[in-house]
Amino acid sequence: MGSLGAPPGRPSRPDGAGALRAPQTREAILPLLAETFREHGYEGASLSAISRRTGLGKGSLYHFFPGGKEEMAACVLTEIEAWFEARMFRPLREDPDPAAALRAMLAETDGYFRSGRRICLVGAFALSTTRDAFARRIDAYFAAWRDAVAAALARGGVAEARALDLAEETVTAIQGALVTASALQDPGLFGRTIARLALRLAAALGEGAGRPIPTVVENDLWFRS
Amino acid sequence: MGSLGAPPGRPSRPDGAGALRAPQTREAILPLLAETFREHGYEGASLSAISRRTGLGKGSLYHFFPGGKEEMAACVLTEIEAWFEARMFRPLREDPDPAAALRAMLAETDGYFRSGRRICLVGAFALSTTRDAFARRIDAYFAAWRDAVAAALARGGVAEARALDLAEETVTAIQGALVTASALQDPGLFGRTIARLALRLAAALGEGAGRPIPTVVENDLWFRS
DNA sequence: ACATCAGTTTACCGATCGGTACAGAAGAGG
DNA sequence: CCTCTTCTGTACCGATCGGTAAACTGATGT
Repeated sequence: MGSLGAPPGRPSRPDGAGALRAPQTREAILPLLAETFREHGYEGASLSAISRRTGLGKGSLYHFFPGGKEEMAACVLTEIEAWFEARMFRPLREDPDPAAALRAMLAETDGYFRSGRRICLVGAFALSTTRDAFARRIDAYFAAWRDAVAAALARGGVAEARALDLAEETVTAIQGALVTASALQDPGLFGRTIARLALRLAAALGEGAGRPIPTVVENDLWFRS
Repeated sequence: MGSLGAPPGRPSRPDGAGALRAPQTREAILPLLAETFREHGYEGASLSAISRRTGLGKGSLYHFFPGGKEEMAACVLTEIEAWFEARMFRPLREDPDPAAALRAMLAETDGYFRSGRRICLVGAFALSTTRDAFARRIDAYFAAWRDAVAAALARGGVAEARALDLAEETVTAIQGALVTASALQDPGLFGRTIARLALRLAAALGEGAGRPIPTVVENDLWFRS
């Protein structure tokens, strides 16, 4: 039973449902941190709020994240970047079927942001003073997203310039939908935006490949299939 | 002059050129407040930051805004609402030339947000916990914007449902552009988004009225004319 | 049994938060 | 001149901020 190679921290107790709250590992804490930052923003997420959410005292928090709040936020960003890279950006760049990758991207987006009930942490950071602290990573996140979409479109036969333009519009629309969905508390808005994008992406791909442009009706849920 | 110890009251009485910073009225302070909230968010805009920006001590601030920070933010929101109502929403609803009103709206938007270098305070509030405190006003702001655009489109001959959909897309795209422009620090992004919207709105109006849909090139700056 | 060390608890730090109290200065009117 | 109102500087409040220090707990390998 190694404290050597094994995962750092506590493998904890494998026995019955014993560990309801006690043993936490850095990785297990991250989602709770992310949710706290999402709800309160970086500056608004006080250590006491984080402590409450994670069930960990300050001492424990600083044990896992010696760098304090900034390291917590940085780790959360790293996790988010990894998630998007693995689940969306890489498929967009590499999936042999670009159209399918774009559909999957929209579906993943809808799921990740809980149809607009959840917020984009990176986007929220971009609008606040927190931006300065994480400028490069915020920039990279959006650029990677846009470029991945553009790459998929290009591989799908869309002209380079048109692909980049449409990719920019796609990422922009998603972010806008997150803002307006939160503002209006409209549960349908995000889905409508995704549907619009699905239609538009399909149309671009259709044009590029000489296929007919599908109608609105039959493509309303194009991105889900 | 000055008394013993420390100059109580107002040390800054340079001379006749008058009070360069002294005479403030509520109305004159509002833009400075707005800018402070824009930069730091509601929670991040500390009284000391506000004091620095406005040149007013706490005493003065609480003299003008007995309700404290919340009243300051509320007044800023009122001013913003009034600005948008007068400059954008009303023309959209009433201008005899809906197409011109839509063009003007896009141009005003580009100007107000400084081509994306400025942030939408209401949108930023919507993404933060501040939302709860101003939920109704945030909701009303976006709903009014969307409905005004829809009204203009409808008066321009666009079918009701299509008008509402396009209006929603328009407001969403603008908000998204503000997020991504801030994130990417891309000075061209906001303008491209506005241009895309101009093209799309013109196309919708053109279809509705049976006019030909203008091409991209000749409409790139359609909204400015 | 013992030392070790990951993890936790608790108390505490200086700084700053939003907000209050109030005395004093400036300006207007008599 | 005096007074009244309007505005402003300052000291201060309790609460909370992010962060630190160190004693403690408890399972582990030897």
